[in-house]
Amino acid sequence: MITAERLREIAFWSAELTEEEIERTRRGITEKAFAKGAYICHKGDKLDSWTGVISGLVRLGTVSQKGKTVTLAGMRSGGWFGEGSVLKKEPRQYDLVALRDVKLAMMGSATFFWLFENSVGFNRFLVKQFNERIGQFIALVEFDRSLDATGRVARNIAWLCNPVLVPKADSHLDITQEEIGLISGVSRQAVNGALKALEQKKFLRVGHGGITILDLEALSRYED
DNA sequence: GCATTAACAGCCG
DNA sequence: CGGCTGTTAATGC
Repeated sequence: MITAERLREIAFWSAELTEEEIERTRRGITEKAFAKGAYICHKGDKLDSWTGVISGLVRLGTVSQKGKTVTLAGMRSGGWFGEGSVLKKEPRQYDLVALRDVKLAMMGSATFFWLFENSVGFNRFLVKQFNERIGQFIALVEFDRSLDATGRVARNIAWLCNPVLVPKADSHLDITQEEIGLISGVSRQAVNGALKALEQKKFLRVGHGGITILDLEALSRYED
């Protein structure tokens, strides 16, 4: 259980809830920590919680039959995910790995369903989030085959900073080039080259152990 | 050939 | 000093 104060800090969508809903919600959330490299859950596990990233970085991915690692998305602090699996009451389709030390907020499915049945504000948020994700998946299908390494890096960085999914997103991202590689499905060296190209175009600035987004719009539209 | 992996020296914090 | 970055050399597709 967490305080109402804490809920405000870690869950931006709680701004859309009534006092009663906030009270109910804070009682249904617990915090949990995972060390760098730890699996939060494996594909096929039943993880019965809607999950928010409080701090750190999570990789959402899977392993193909041939043993190759496939990354579907990265989640940074402020992002909430897993509503699909909770709603459908089905096992997770992906592995969840902590790319660095991570703190998560876990909302039990009973609370999630109560909000789903009773809260107008919560549903408004859910629809917005689903809508945003659909847009991203359409873009993924449309462009993935044709994008080079720079394009994939640009898209994945933009995805991490999506203002609808992570409203508080600061323009500075604490992330190493290796982590960008893990999330984008590109080697660290290729990330290095991609970042330089993107910096040249003034879309972002490269720093030590982090980057600063200068033009999120351009990154999300980058095509080649 | 190209891109990814491996290895390593330099650098920032 | 430890972790991150930027090269270069080796290796695999």
